[in-house]
Amino acid sequence: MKPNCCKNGSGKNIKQATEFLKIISEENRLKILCVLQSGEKCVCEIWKYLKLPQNLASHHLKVLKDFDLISSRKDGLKVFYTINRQSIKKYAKLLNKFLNL
Amino acid sequence: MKPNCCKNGSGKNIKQATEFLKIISEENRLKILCVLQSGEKCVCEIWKYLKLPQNLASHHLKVLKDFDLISSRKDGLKVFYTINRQSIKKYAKLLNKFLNL
DNA sequence: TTAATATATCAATATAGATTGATTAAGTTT
DNA sequence: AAACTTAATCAATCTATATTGATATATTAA
Repeated sequence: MKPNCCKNGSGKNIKQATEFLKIISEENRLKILCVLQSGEKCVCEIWKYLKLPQNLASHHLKVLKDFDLISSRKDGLKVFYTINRQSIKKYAKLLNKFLNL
Repeated sequence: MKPNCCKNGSGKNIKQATEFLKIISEENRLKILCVLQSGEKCVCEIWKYLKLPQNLASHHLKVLKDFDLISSRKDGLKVFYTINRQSIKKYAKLLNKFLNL
């Protein structure tokens, strides 16, 4: 009677999915991803637009980057971030499996 | 230069999306939704299958129900829960908008 | 070299939420 | 009615993480 979505070795996948969800369930981080949809932005654009203290924006960017949802490139003083679409799609697909979307 | 996903009145939508994500980003809750994919289950089936203490399962079920992701019906001693597909789809759609899935 | 700007890091605090244990409530069986 | 089963609730604790303030690092400009 085990539901097949949770059968066999899907424990690891569930954990992966929830880790992804935890990361994007923070309002500022979801906004950052949202802002990056329209192309790469430097940190100062991001924190000014989101009205966050600089260090807080930097922190959330790090969280997103550590999970490989965004990438960065340095240009002079500035650091530009871009979204990693394929990574996000990967997790969305995983989630799909569990929620039958 | 405002990215259109965050323009005008989308603040409320972002909040709605993150609330949804917070709820399903808890491993036990995602598992519950997963288990309910295969049809309605009573609480005792759920906590035994997920290997949770009864009160903890009950707690997570309440969180899911309060957010209208599941519904319940009482039958004698037992309470049966079912998934609310349209509700979940609604939030998935919302998320879609922000993440460009 | 000094000053200014952009970003990152670190320690401390605050807060939200998961878990546990004990209890209550409701329905069922004997 | 008494005993039992299923589920919900409540208070207490534990844990994770968001936020803040201060500081450090790197790059550019004067």
